[in-house]
Amino acid sequence: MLTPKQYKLLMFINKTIKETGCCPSFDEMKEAISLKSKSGIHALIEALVERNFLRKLPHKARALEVVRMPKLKPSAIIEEEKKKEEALKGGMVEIPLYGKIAAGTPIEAIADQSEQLPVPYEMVASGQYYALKVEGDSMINIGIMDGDTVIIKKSDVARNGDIVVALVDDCEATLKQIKKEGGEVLLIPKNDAYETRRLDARRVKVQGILSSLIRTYH
Amino acid sequence: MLTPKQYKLLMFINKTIKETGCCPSFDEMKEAISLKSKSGIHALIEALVERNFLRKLPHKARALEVVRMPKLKPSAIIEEEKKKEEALKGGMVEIPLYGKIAAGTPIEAIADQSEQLPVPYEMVASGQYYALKVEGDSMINIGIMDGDTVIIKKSDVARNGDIVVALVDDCEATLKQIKKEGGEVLLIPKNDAYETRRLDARRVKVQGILSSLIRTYH
DNA sequence: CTATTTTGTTCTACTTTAGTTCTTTTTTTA
DNA sequence: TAAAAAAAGAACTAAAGTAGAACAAAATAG
Repeated sequence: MLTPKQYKLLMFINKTIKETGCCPSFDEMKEAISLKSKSGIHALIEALVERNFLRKLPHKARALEVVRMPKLKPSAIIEEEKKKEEALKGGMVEIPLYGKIAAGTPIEAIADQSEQLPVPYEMVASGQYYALKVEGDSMINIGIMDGDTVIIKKSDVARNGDIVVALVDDCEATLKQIKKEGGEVLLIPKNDAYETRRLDARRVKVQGILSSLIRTYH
Repeated sequence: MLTPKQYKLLMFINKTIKETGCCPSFDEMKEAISLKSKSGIHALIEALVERNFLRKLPHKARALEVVRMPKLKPSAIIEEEKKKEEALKGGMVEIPLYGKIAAGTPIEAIADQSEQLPVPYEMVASGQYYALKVEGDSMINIGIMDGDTVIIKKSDVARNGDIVVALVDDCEATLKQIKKEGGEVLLIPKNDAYETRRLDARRVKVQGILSSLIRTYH
């Protein structure tokens, strides 16, 4: 297995030869892999020659040839690439869009049709998330409108006052504010036209907590 | 592999033979790669023969043969990498976050402190966009709450009924529904506690139309 | 076939660029 | 915190590039 530096150098040499037709000089290589001295390049090349990744014409300048490329990346390189990917995404992640909430269907039943919805990373800092389309107006007093997309953090517990996706009797999923009172659970709509439901705690399962909301006009 | 000069010369020889059918002379070569003496050409050709890119019939004039060419992966690599980057972004774009709306300050005045806000590509399909933090409750009836982030499409015109960022007297920017009535403009809040403002059209400039909304809980 | 031109080879001298080999310093790792 | 590995730095050697000239071998014209 190659060291990260060896791997990086080999990739650079290969790329340069393929792209320009010329072999890079030691100075160009040292720039490419962020070294300040050529002697390090010398050592790396000796190692690559010894391991039969490179061949060189002795006593010639710019006379390297790539014999073969490694099939495995050093794990340090993989880590680094992952970080780069993160940076490239600009803090965006994709979460599954499950379907509609406040209809009579449990969420799991529609989970398979999942589209992906890209959202800013800050919205989903940690934990598992999914998205739902809101149907109905039972929460308009706190600005959750029919047609909005809500992003839900998966969780089976909630604190009093949280807005949660609640599954009632394993068949009906709704978005409501939750409050526990003894062995009972209150599901509180945020619209004066609707009434709070008071249910036995065993009938209600929390499926997630409201994390953020996205709305598109027209 | 090759030095830059060797590569240049090899390319020239190959091109000349392909185009004219006969091998260039040393003097032609020295012109082609900007040398003033043939001796350099001689050395370069010796090197190319040694590296098995050229063959020459000894004691013959214009008797070079190209054995092989370094195979370049042209900018195809670069294209590919660009595409990968696009794919990685997963359809996300960044738009500037200008500041707060519904305070007394024109948007331009705070435009320089722009953070970037990543948003799903679908939200900002075409046109120029910026984001604003909503301050105040004048639009809560249509679900725009204090603290929400609204994404605004830049535009200086709006249709009746659009929710717009309106700049009044060049000093006060607000988010309101707009309606035109003759030479006057109505700025309609969506909260019964606020009153519609009726202003001379010349005092109001549209700075953008509400495109989408993002809200984060806790 | 010979004279002339074109072309290629060789040499010297010099400058620049490149590669090697050390020693010293810094960083890692156990 | 001591040993080992990696990196930096300097000094040195070698190769590449540049130029000019002298010369020898092909090609070609007459």
